[in-house]
This record gives sequence, C-alpha cells and structure tokens, in this order.
Amino acid sequence: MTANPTTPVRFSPFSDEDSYAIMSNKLASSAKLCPHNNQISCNDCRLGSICLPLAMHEDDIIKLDEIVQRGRPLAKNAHIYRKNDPFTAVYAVRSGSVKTYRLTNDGQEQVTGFYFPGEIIGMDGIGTGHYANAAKTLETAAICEIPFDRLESLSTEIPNMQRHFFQLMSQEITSDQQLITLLSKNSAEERIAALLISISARMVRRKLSGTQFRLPMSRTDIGNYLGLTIETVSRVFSRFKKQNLVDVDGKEISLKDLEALKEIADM
Amino acid sequence: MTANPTTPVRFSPFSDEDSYAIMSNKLASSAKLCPHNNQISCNDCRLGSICLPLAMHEDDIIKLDEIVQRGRPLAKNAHIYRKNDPFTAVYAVRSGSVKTYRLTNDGQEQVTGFYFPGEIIGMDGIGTGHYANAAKTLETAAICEIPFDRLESLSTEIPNMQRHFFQLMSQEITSDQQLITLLSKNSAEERIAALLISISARMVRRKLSGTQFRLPMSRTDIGNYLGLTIETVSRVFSRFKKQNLVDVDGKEISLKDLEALKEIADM
DNA sequence: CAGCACTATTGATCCATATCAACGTAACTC
DNA sequence: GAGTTACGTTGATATGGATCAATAGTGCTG
Repeated sequence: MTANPTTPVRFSPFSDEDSYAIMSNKLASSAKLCPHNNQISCNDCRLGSICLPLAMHEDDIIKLDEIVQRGRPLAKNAHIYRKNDPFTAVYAVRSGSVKTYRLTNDGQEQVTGFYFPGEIIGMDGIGTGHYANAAKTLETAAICEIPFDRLESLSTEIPNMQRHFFQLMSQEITSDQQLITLLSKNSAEERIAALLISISARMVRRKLSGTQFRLPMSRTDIGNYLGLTIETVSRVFSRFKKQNLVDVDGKEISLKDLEALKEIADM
Repeated sequence: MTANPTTPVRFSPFSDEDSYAIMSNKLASSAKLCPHNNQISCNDCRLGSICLPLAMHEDDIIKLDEIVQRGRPLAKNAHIYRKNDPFTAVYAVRSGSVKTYRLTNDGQEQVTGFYFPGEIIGMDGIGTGHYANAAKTLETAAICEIPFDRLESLSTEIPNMQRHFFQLMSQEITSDQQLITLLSKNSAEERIAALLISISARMVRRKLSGTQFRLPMSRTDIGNYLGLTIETVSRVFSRFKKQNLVDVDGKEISLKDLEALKEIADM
C-alpha cells in the first residue's frame, strides 16, 4: 500500500497507459550485490522475510538468486502481464504497488487484489498455462520476475521451496475466500473498514506506519474491489471522517481510531 | 452435484449432525482391486480423468495408490474436517457431494464451495497448517484421503505430481475469483444462472446429464454461497420456472433452456 | 401415519446502496 | 499557468434484494 516513502511516486517518465513496461536491470540502491550477477541478493533484500518466510539455507538462497530476474522498474499503469498471456513466471513486488483484475465477458474490470512490496502475484496462471488475471502497477514500481519452469525444478531439489510455494498459493486461496465472505455478508462500511485494516496490517509488516499512509489506488479501484460504487466509497470515507475514525485528504489517509475500525470490520 | 445415480442417497444410517464421520474402508463396488491394499486403484477409478488429469506413468500411479486412503463412506452432514483442525491431508470426493464453508468472526457460516466427485478439497490448509474452512457432506458420500506429507515427498519424486497440485490450487484460486466477480457485479438472477450452468458443466464432465439433475444442497446453502437470502433464491427459481427456463421440483431440477441460462449468466 | 421440525414458497414492506446529476478539485498538456 | 480531462464529493431519487410475516410442503421420528 501507499507510496513507498523512499521513492517519489509522482514521477511517471514513460507514456505508460496500456503498454507493457519498459524494464531495466539497474537499481539505484547501494545494497550488497550478489557475486554471480551483480544484483541485490534475495538474502539482502529487506523484504526477504515477507517474500520468503521460510528459513532457507544460504546455498538454497543462492540457487534462488540465480533464477530471479530483479528490479524491473515500471511506470505507473504499466502491465506486468495481461489476461491470457502465456504463463511463464510469478512476480514479487519489490517497491510500489500493483492491482490484479479479471475481465468479465462483457469487458468490465473486476479488481481481485492489491499487492504491496514482498507480495507475490501471478499464481493464478499455473492451472491453465495462461494468466487468468491481468496485473498493472498502481504507481511506479519495481518487480522481481521468477521464471516458473526454473522455480518448478528448483522446487523438486529444495523441498522447502516447494512447500513455500504451496503455502503462498494456499494463502492466496484463503485471502480470496475472505473477500468472498466480505462481499457476501458485509455492508459498505464494514467492507471499507476491513480494507483499511488489511492495508494497515501490511504496512506494519513492512515496518512502516500502520496509521498514516497513502492509498495508491483510486476510489474507483477500491469500489470495484469491494463491489461498491465510487459514490458509496466516497460517502463512507466522509462518514468515517465525520465520526473521527479517519482523516482523509485525497489518497493520504490517517487511521485515527484503529480499534473502532477493527470493531466495524469485525476482525 | 446431485445424487450419484448409482448410489442411493436417501440412506442415512448414522446419527450424523455435527459429528465426525464414521469411516470404513469397505466399498460395495466390484471394480478391480489394487494388489497391494485390496482397494480400487486410482488407475481404475472412473473419476481418474477428473481427479488426475495428468498423463501419469503406471508406476507413478502405483506410488500414489500407496498413499491414498480410499473410500471413507460418510453419512449426510458429516464433517470431513473442521476449521482449525490441523492440516494433514487433502481429500478427493469419490461419490456424493460436499460443501466447504468458513465461519465469520460472529459465528455465521459462509459457504465457499460445492464439490462433486473427482474434485479435491482441503488445499486451503497448506498455508497455515490448519484448515481455514470446514468441509461437510451434503449427502452420503465417499471420500479419498491423501495425506499431505506423503504427497509432498511424492511430489519431489514425481515432477508431474508437483505440477498437478500446483494446477489444482491455481484452479481453486481462479474459481474463487470467479465467485468474487459474481458477487461483486451480478444480480440475483445472474448468480443463480451461473451456478446452474457451472453445476451442469460439472455433471457433463462426469458423463451425466447436464440438463436433469438433483441439487444436493439446500436453498439456504445456495443463498449463502451466492450472497442472497433464501427468499430471493426461491423467487428466482419461481421466475425461471415461469419463463420456462427450468423445471424445479424441490431439489430436482431440469434445465429447459440452457442457452438462455448461459445468456443470463453471461458465460 | 400422526406429529413435529425443518425447508421452501409467496406476499407486503423497507432500506442500503445504486443511479442520476451537479459541482468541485487535482493533475497533466501544451 | 490556462485549458482540459480525469477523479472525487455531495445531494436527490430509484430500486433490487433484505426483512418480516404467513402459509405450505417435505421428510424424519416414534
């Protein structure tokens, strides 16, 4: 969620809308580089603990490093993959944020998720060999590409790696099911409170403020994700503001009463 | 979906509500038995092509046979696993049908899926080591248990097996996302048409009639799954009946205009 | 097979959110 | 920095499905 505080977000150098992202392997960071490819090692990436929650052996991480394509810096609104693109890789968000969405048969968009640094996207493509969703950056973002065929063979070598991917996919299933429940049972206020709480928790996991952040997605995207119209989203934000639960100024948001929001979200 | 036509469904021998299922390894079937354990081999199971869509080598199937616990015949409303039970296995539905459901924090049920013969349940437990859902039979059912630790080690031996499980999980993700879209964007009529079409397609896959079947779940379960009240479900069925799209008599249903239903479901 | 409990249907009313509309505000373009 | 376009807010009204209520089936139990 939110603008990565270390990177300016307003910067949007490419004509980006509806185009695939321009990539570059150069990173501005000064972190230690992996000897074999002069890139930041997964070992040194400060997101490692989110992206790779497993205790992995040093030499297993080196093997992983060998297959990860790092640091594609993408402009805002750049596609990482599109629906029906052949499935070749899963992707880790390194900085910035991403939305995934499905297209309905009549061409409407359904946002299926928002993804922040350390989170993995693209696993929906494994089943059919083609991505079922599209993924698009919500702001300037850097993405690590993990080619799936090599990941698969690595998984047979390193049982921990296989287990880790089973876990990631299973987490995706349970988070989708949480959204199903939210859409099926909860009011507009409950849905929005739940989204705010979820984003807040993910900020905390990244050692950022859980109460002050920038929402990288538009009201339209929020409404779309939560099955609400943009007007309803706007009204709920206004109501929360009036009740002193939050402070909203455009995309900047401050959660002023986390407990009350958790109460509303029923979490 | 529906009563498996080869098995009487009305039979409900156990006091079953809210209890774990009584199991037995005896099967009434006369199919060929696997030499090592006197059970029907996965190879001979007529559901094989659904449950195991991969071309597997003969000896790989034998390895799989060795770990699968077959044929637990369960009474109606028996739990296969409950939310928070330690995750030990995934399960294949062999006959009958199953619903999975989550419990919301305030104790309400949210049905997350209906499962028919050849379909796999329980994969949501991998991530945390505990099932995130509960699974309960909708009618008398037989279930194959596949212990996950042994499946995992088998997957490192047999790359096809690993891939197959990645695929199964990814299919679960995309079907959950389809439900998200349905709940977020579609009207009551569209949701119900979509469910009927989905069940119909799964009947056809099992070489049964796609237009005449028995809905094994209650109206309450349908409504819960689709985010609707039981009254709305009932009214939509009545409307469809009046428009001659379906014939409904309790749980028996006949789809009289599949094309029109597909049109409504937008599929 | 009578009785009871659960499940489904149908009708009347209500309400949360969609829809329609107008206006305000931010941000990108030249 | 004026003009344009997209994005966001707020108000008025409409509506699909929820809720409340009454009745009718269906099937398990003794």
